[in-house]
Amino acid sequence: MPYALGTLTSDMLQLTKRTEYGLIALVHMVDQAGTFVSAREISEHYAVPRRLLAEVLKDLCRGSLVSSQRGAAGGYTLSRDAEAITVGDVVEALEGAPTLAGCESTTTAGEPTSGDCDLEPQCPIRSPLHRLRESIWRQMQATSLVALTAPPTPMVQPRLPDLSENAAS
Amino acid sequence: MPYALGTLTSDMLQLTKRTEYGLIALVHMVDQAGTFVSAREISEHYAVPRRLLAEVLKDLCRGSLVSSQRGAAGGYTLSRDAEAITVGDVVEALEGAPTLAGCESTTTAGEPTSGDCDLEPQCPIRSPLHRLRESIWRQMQATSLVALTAPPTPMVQPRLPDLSENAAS
DNA sequence: GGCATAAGGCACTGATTTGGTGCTATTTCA
DNA sequence: TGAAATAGCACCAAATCAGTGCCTTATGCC
Repeated sequence: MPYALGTLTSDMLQLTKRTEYGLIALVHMVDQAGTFVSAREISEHYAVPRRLLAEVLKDLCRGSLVSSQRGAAGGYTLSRDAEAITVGDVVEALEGAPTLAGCESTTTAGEPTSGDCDLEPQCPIRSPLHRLRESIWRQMQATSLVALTAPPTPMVQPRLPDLSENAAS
Repeated sequence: MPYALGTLTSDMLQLTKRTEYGLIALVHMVDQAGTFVSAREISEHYAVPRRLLAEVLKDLCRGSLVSSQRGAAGGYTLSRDAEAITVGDVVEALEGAPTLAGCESTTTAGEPTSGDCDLEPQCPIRSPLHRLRESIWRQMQATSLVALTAPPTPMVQPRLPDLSENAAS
C-alpha cells in the first residue's frame, strides 16, 4: 500500500519526502486533468500522510504549479500543461530554489552577499562542482511530468511496475 | 580562509561537508601525486576541521580511494590514477552507495531485499525517477578528479576563481 | 629507548533538518 | 446549517550532520 519510492542513502541524489509526495500528487493529477483532486483522495490512493501531503500541495499552489479550489468538491488541479511542469520546478517549489552556492548567489538575483567568497583561491573544487550541479539541475529542468507518467524505454530497469493505469489520460 | 564551497538549500543537489572535504583533499592530492600528504597539512591549507577531515580520509581509505601511511612523515596518497577516481566514487565512499531505491537493490548486487516493492502499482513515479537518478549518477561517475582540477571551459560561470595553483602538477 | 607525529577507532555531543501532527480559520456546495 | 475542502501556522519527535574527545597503534628521528 505504501508507494515506496525508495530511500537513497546517498544525500546527493536524495529526494525529500515532500518532493516525492509532490511528484506523486502531480503525476496523479495529470490523469485527472481538468478536474479538481482533493488531498484526501491522493493520500488514500497512495497511502501518504494526508496532512503532510496537504502541506506539500499548499506549497505547490504557492509555486503556481497547481491551482486550488476550496470548499466541498474542491481540490487541486494542474495550473498549466503537464509538459510545462518539470521535476526541477517541483524541487524548487518544495525545497527552495537551488541557490547554486551560498557564496555567489543570494536568491536568483545574482547579487553576491558580500563577496566573501571571491577571496577563496584555496578552494579547488568550487567552480567545477558548480558545473556538475548545474548540469544535474538542467537535467531536472528537462524532465517534465509527462516524462514521469510514461516510462519510454526500459533501458536501465528491465522490470517495470504496472504503470498502465497512469499511462496517459 | 575557509574555502566556502557553498551550501545548497535544495537537498537534491546538496553535497555533505564530508564529501566536500573529501573532494578538496583528493584534488589537493592530485598535485602531490606520489607523496604522502597529512591530514594536518590539508586541514591547515583549506581551513577545514582537522579531526573531521581525518575521519573523511579514513573513509576514503576504506573505500580504497587513497592509501595511508602511518607514523611520522605519514599521510595519504591517491591509491590509483586521478582519472580513475570519480565524484561518484567519492560520494559512494563517504555517503554510502546510492542504492537507487531501497526496494530493489540491497547493495549493488541487484538482489531485491524481499520483493516487497513489486506489489506497488500505485507509485507512479518510481521507475521513471530511477532513470533520472541513474542519469545523475552516471554524470557523477563520469566526472573524475582531473575534471575537478582543471576547469576546462567557463561556459556557465563567467567569472572563475583562481585555480591556477591547482591547475596541474 | 624515547619522543613527536602520523593514522585508526570509537563514542559522543549539539545543531539543524525532516517527517509528521494539531488546531483553528475560511471557503464552498448541498 | 453542516460537511468537506483548502489555508495558515505552530509544534513535536526522530533522524541526520558537523564536529570533537580520548585513546591506541605505527613510524621516523634524535
